[in-house]
Amino acid sequence: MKLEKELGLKAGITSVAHETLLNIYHTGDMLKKRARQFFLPYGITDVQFNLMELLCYQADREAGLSQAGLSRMLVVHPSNVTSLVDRMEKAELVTRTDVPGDRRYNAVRLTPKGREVLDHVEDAYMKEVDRVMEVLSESEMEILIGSLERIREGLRP
Amino acid sequence: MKLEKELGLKAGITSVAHETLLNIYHTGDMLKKRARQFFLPYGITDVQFNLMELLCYQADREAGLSQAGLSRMLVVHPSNVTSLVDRMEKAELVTRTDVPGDRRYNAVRLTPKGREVLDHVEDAYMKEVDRVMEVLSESEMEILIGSLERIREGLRP
DNA sequence: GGCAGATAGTTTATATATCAACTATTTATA
DNA sequence: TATAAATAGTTGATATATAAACTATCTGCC
Repeated sequence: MKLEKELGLKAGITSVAHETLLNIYHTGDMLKKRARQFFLPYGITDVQFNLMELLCYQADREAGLSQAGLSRMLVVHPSNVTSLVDRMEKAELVTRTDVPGDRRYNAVRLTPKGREVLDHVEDAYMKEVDRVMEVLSESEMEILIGSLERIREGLRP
Repeated sequence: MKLEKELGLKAGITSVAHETLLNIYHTGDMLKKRARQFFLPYGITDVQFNLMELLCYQADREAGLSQAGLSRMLVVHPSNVTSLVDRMEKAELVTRTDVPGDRRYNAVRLTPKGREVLDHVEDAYMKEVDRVMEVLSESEMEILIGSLERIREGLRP
């Protein structure tokens, strides 16, 4: 459905460029809302899931990841990671540990409980992703990805 | 550039469906961050700009829009509109007025200052949108929009 | 006419996000 | 080696977002 109709706008969006931008933004927003709902019964948020995925697949299990590293991979401000890890530490999903040899760092690591939650939710999440995306063929997805990559290329500072 | 490389991930994203989803979400996020930066010097946020656009083009100038209407068109929770309009009222960008005949409603309207800010920023914004999107041809944009519409169709409750 | 349910808006609690300003530590370099 | 610059993390102010619980008002219907 056209975005205008979906949002109940009486006047149209005037340029295709603007319509494209609003479509990307709004679809991302809808996907985020759906993800939020999806993770709710598991007691975590979509953002917390993303952080746990990084700890699971982007870190040596021993070493964990620094908050600075998480900040770069999540593309959020470092101070956001501080409060996010605070909440997740309180929920016993992750721990902060001193790193020997560099006293500036924290190593953030999954707790056994964090790993358990991740194991429990991950398969269902991937199935849900497949269900949401099955409206597109593989080649349509690749074209979509290509267009979005080019847009981001043009956004780089 | 591939998302994995852009985010500095060492391990790949395993499915095309997930890669597509993450591309949409991340690109929307980048566009939002860019919009935020763009509006900063004008003393408004991207969200406040969107609300003012609705007041300008989706309302009779006299009647304004209800907060419930804004909530639906911005696709945000009504309580979010309460605090948003609070801040914008404080910044003298909009006013709340009683609607004769239905005491439940507020009519939210642009102030002269709000209209002035909008006039001042709108052309520059539309030019910026064109610049960001000029990496795609018109037909590529239409294909992109079509794919995103189909994804949202599948997301509907 | 009166009441059930829909609609509009607010309040409070919580999560996510930015930025500026700060401390602490490590690295680079003059 | 002393110090400047870079890096890591935190704190506090502010904006955006949701949800639940609440008040107020209006509409539909018996």
